[in-house]
Amino acid sequence: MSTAPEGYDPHAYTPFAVTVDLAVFTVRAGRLHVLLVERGEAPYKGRWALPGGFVLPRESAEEAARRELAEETGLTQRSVRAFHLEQLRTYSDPDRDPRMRVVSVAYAALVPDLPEPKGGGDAAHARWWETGGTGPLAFDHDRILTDAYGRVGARLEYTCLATAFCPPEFTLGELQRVYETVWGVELDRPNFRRKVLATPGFVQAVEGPPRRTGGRGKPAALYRAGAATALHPPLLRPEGRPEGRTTP
Amino acid sequence: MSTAPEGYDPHAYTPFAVTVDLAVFTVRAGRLHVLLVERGEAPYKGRWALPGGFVLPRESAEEAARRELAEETGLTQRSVRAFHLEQLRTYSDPDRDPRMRVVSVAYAALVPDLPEPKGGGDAAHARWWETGGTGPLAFDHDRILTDAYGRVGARLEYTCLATAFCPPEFTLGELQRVYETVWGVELDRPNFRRKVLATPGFVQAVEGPPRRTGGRGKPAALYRAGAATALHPPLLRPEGRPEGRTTP
DNA sequence: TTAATAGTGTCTGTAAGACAATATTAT
DNA sequence: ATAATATTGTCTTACAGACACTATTAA
Repeated sequence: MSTAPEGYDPHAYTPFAVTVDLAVFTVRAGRLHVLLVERGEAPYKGRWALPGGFVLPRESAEEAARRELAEETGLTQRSVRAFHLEQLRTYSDPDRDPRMRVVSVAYAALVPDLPEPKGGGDAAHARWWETGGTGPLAFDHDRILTDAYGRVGARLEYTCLATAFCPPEFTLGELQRVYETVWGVELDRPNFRRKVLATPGFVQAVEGPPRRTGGRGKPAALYRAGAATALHPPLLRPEGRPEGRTTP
Repeated sequence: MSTAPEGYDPHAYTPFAVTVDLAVFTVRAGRLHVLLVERGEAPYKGRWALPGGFVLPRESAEEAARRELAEETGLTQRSVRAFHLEQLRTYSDPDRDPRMRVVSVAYAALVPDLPEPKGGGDAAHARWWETGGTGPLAFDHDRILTDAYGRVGARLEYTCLATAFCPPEFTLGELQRVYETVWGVELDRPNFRRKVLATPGFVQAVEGPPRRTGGRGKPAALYRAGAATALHPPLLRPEGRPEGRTTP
């Protein structure tokens, strides 16, 4: 064959375009939402797609993803830095873009409830869509979105990532609603509370007696995300659907 | 900036080389081994590296990885098809290759104990190395190998992947040794047995009374990998938990 | 016999599931 | 008062960890 086994012959490679695609998730009004942009050009003109763009000559895919995240949400690079961004996998089917050979590194981002992306240039045609209500997306983005959704659900089981959907200070009820929304199940509140509080470093009680109401009920104590990143033992989602919906 | 938000301008992209790198693991003689190739050219001449190569114009990264796996192990594409191959993540640091911009999609492969890669061209400088005994590798391959090792260990907890290290028919003792080798711990045999057999679809008893000896001891019953792919509930590796005797 | 590996059974502690009961707010 | 949410506590079950004990082979 033409490939050298132990090295790369700089003269024997095929040039590819490399892009990043982002599945930006948020929980809003008890529903999982994803950020999509409307395509203004062929192919797939008028279809919705995951935000993304080319990796620039001197940046890594991670840096490109972070830059795109700031552009599409309309926020500054600085404020976007706190958001959880995680590489999903790379999509490289030769025909995934009809125009040229494009390899795309997909990322999932978990953000708290943000205002509708408004303002200037790039984010002009961006909006939040409820997952499940998205029509067929451009390119292979349905597949990417499905993979991303599955990954987020699985990550909630073994990590403390659910707090990434919450504002800096949150109640245990809000945290529980993250799980219920992403997994599409109902959880027992006392048991959820016990589990979260028994996991060292998952959440951290906010000092003083500040409390906040979620409507009309007893005000809830506030917590911050703790230092822990993994969940031992995991918080497994109830049996029945190991994968949740396969098509979001 | 210069990237279009909803599409890819075919004239505005930077060309990259795209490669695959493989972390091929096997369990041999109670030790975890990884397949490495010795570099014959600069840069990193004489250093060992993960096997890999360019993605060809009309193949996906997955196909390239499968092709490279066959080339490096010296086996046919056909026999390599049964091996577990899993995309890890993509490495895209702008300076990871001093010669040019190379984005590499890393894969982990789990294979049963294979003969030393011998024969012809590409695999001439390939051999199995015990993990931990590898010197500094070429490029960012130490990082990739570390990530791959971590991923494999984690996957054993939540999936039935351990059987991928075993021959088609195996004993529970062999399966247990896979866990002990990868995790670097000792497991209690009765408890391991109970867990594996209680998980539907993990292993499947081989019919008839065929048995095989692992040395001198009671011959063990043989099993095949079952149809299950996930492990519910997971088989968590022992924590670094404090000593605790239950009976004095 | 002893050594080594395979397999069975049992006790116990941990954590999750179910759910009753109480507390504090808005309407 | 009633509805709604927060919080505490209790009972039960599933399952993992520890470990004693038996079974079957080679040397």
